[in-house]
Amino acid sequence: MASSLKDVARYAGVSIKTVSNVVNGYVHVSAVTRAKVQQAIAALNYRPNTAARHLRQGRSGVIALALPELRAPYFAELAGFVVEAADERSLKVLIEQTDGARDRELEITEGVPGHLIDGLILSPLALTEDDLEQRTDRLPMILLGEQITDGAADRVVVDNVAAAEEAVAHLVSLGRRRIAAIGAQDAAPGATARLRLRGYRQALRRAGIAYDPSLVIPVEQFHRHDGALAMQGLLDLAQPPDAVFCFNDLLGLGALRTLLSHGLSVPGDVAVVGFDDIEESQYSTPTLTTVAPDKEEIARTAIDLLIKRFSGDHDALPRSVNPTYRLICRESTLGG
Amino acid sequence: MASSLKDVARYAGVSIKTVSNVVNGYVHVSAVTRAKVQQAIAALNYRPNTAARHLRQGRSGVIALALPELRAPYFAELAGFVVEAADERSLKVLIEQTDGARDRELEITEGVPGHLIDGLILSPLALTEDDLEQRTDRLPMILLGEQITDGAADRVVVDNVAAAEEAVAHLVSLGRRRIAAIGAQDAAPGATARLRLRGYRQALRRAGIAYDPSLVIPVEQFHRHDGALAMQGLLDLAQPPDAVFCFNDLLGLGALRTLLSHGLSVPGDVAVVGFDDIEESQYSTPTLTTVAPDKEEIARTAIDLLIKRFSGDHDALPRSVNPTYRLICRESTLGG
DNA sequence: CTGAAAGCGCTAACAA
DNA sequence: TTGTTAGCGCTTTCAG
Repeated sequence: MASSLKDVARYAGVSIKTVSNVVNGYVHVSAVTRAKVQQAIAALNYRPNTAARHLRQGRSGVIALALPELRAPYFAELAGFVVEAADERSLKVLIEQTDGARDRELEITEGVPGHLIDGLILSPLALTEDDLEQRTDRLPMILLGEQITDGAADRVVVDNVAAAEEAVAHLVSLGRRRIAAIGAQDAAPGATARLRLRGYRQALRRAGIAYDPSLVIPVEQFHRHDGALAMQGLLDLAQPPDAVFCFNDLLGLGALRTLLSHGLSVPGDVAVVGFDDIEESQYSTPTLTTVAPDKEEIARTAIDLLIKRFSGDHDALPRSVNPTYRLICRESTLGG
Repeated sequence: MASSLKDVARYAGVSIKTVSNVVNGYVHVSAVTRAKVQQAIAALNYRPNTAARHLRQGRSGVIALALPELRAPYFAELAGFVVEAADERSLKVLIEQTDGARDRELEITEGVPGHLIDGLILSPLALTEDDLEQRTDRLPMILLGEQITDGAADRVVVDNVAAAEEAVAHLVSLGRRRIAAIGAQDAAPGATARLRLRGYRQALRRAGIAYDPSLVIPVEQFHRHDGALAMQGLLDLAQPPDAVFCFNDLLGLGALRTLLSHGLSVPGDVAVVGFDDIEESQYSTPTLTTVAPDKEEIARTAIDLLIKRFSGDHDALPRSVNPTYRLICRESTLGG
């Protein structure tokens, strides 16, 4: 059995309160007493019981991070940063995977973990704005990545329209005119896809290039496989594109694979741009030009917003933060 | 303020115990009472308080998974499976990153989270067998990946020697004779590297190929960068190798990049084998031959062993389980 | 500066 | 089948 405050108190010959004071770094404790208590703590290998503390103060020091899937590199990298940022604030992170399924996401926003956690960082895929407004749970929540409107909760999300536009403008500046887009999704989910598509169209319009719907390829998921498949479809076109903007790096990497296996040159025949800047994109052949959101900033911002929520301004208006991003130009557009 | 058992009891006009019985699915409750209680629960949006339950029963339903870093794809994929397996057993998973630093690992084995978790799954990099024997904490722990000997705790680990030998034997069977190894590590950590090296040497011996130390390249970390660098070194040799066995896929992918950027053909000039079977290896150009441990089995086994530990046989002898693995041959050795 | 005692929400003996 | 009660380990008034 683990030792409790009481045990330490008895061992040190002081009261429970005194031990508690020492443990919690309360200042008004005489040096002698403090030393005595600390020695007792060491002797008994005492460790404060989180459960009791949690029960008493209503704070667990644990937050949840809910994301589609850890095996997607973008989310894995982001999760790594979130855990790191949380650690700096003495918070522990519990991971939930939603698979982007709406019912899983709903369940989680409804506070499943039952008072286990102090707050939630959610990266939703399928949740609608309505779902969020229905929400009864008072658990502080930060949304990563956007729905169309904002309103129901704090959000941290890059400006997808602007970022996508910048990526496509880069292709235009390279002289490309027949620019495809891989990653469209029109189902209720896929807000991200819709915004990146909007950025794509905006860039074309600015460049005076006509919008050609046959160059916009929808996908099931944002995985390599879907990217490879979509690229295949584009190559089968009577007039294949000379550039592709992929809505994430995984799609881009899949597209790359299809292009190379057809003996085409990248960027010679087709230039490719991705989105996310996962580590792999620095090492692919060719390396992948991509929009790089500052993941560390996203993680830190999310944690800080969350902490603010459960330390006081529970009722402040929802905030929305746009983390910085930059276009990183690599071989898949510039050549090597 | 969230509602408690007491609130529900009052609302339903029954005692606390009855509500508790309903909540916990106790059978001997009359249908009428049950209905009444359930309605009250719904009306008050009651959710059992995890902290109180935890305090009372000494079980939190939360386990920790401690691994070097989430951004390494192998660990991300593994973590995904662990979270999934835990979910099936109604356990939540809290993630800790160690960066492979010994003091972080030690800290974690010493039960930092303070009674917060029911058990620990640790993938150590730097911890020594001695460290583990010193361990005072009684928290159930499962080790992922091995140290040299076994003894201090349950382990789930592929047979690295046999797997490495099989990988190298595959290269030999392809007619390669000058086979390099990337990933050696001689510091106290790096048990995995040592075992894979042993398998490599065993395969050479069996094939009657002399061991050439200049073909064994040490690395700092198991990252793409280190693999690329190591491969560079090998190409600078008077007699470069005609095959490379990389101790993980990331090293292999890095090596691939160096080879291709030098205009060499894989596997024409140099064949490459990795270890881990991360998703990326199915999509690289060329795709990567690799040893594929069954990650799902590893995760499930770890969870099950852990559950056994904290449900009864706390004191059974340490078990060691070897999950299955298989060599997946792809373009980097067979060509495509 | 230190002690005594109440109570967070729940479960598990025990009683009825 | 249902109710009563003690107590898990801690923090937090309130006294001293």
